[in-house]
Amino acid sequence: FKGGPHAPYRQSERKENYRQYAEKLVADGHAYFAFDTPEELEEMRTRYKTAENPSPQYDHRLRMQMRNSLSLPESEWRALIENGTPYVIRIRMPENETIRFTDMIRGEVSFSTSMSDDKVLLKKDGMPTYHLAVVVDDYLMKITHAFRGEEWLPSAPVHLLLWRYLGWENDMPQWAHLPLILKPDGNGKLSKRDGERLGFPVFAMNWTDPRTNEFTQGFRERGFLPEAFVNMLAMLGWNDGTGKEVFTMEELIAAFDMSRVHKGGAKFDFEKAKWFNHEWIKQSTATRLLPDLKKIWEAAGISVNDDRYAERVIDMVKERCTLLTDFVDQSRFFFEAPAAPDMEPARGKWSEAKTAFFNELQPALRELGEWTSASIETCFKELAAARGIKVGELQLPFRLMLVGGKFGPAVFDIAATIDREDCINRIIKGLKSLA
RNA sequence: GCCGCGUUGGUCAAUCGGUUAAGACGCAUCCCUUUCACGGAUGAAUGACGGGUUCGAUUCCCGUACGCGGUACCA
Repeated sequence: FKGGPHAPYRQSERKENYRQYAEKLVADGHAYFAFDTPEELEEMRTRYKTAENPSPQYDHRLRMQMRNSLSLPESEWRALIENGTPYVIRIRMPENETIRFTDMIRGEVSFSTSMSDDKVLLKKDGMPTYHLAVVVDDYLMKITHAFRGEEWLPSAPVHLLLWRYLGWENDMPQWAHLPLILKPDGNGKLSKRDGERLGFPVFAMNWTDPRTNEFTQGFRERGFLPEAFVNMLAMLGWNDGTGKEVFTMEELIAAFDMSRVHKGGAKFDFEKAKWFNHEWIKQSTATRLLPDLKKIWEAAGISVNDDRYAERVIDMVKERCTLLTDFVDQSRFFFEAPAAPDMEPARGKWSEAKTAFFNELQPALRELGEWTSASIETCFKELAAARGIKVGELQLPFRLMLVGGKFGPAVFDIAATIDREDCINRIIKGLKSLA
């Protein structure tokens, strides 16, 4: 991050900001210093743990039994600070107040402060927790709308109180707690692990965890178009009510309406995600696709030196590609002859007459006037008729020679696209492999 | 346990009190195509449960069940 109207943005560079506000809260009686060690906290949690209350909190019920600037005499806790005893700053949650606020998605939401614990605001190392940081940052950066995941809803009252205690209530952003994306199977919110387990990406782009060096493949590298990814995400938890599903970013911006955002989480469906990508590939122009595909082809060892030719190829095969990476297998034969054409599927019904046909086809093609799909087809069919062989029985072998497999666009289109000499050479090669 | 938020086919979902309960993904069958796809047609499959309110509830209210989230010096 560089520059910007409210820089710096990196939390570590804003460290001193936070302490100042945390201390102001202490001075105003809304927060306090707490000296409890991790061991002491652990001890408290095990001591007060019961069947009815499996997770006791550091709250108004317990804070006076802990070591903090509320429970200790002033001289004592001041001495502790002088000594350099590590401490945190915790918010002092009111005992029994109801916090109400309006969420753009959920409407009126209310919580009782008696349920919330005295959250740590400033950590021992002087860094803020998320609770302090969001409020201070959002205020300083003049944030108008706070959009975040539903998992933050329970801590919203802490944030509301902070806005109030810091005297910024009039500048508070509007809140929106978005529904979560859930695992396709089982329970819980979608995590990176689920992607690894089920074989799909969860991040937009490749990501290597700097701590563990663990690599995770992104949607982009998996072969997703950014347009499709955004489109897919937008439809997970929102729709415009008309049944339309494929949206451009511009259409999304025009159609989006908070009132139609769902409250419940949605399970992620990789099949549907791929469908979106397929739709986008089909509706994208070859020019749009070309730069991305050149990289993919290059990585697969396919050299592309004619952009116009590559664009023709893209238009011919794009409807059968779900992921950008599918273009490798679907178009390789346009750039290089199949290494060793597998003629097996044609071998069963092969005959001398067919060999003769393909031998005769070569000079016929060579003498053909214009090299187009229609002219090749006419030539091919006339020759087949003259030889008394059904065209259908010759098309599969022809495809196998040109493509190397039972897939791809119409055979005569392929023949017309690749070079005339190349086409004839592939016939020769195919015949050899049948011999 | 407690607090909060949810609950329409396998999945994503429309409906804002009256419908044969849309549509999409996936699945199945068929057509097109003597390849693979695209495309077209058809089909199977849905309102968690129990009470209210109402002439009438998928829709409004209350319970129950279930799911999710939170309950950290993580975000």
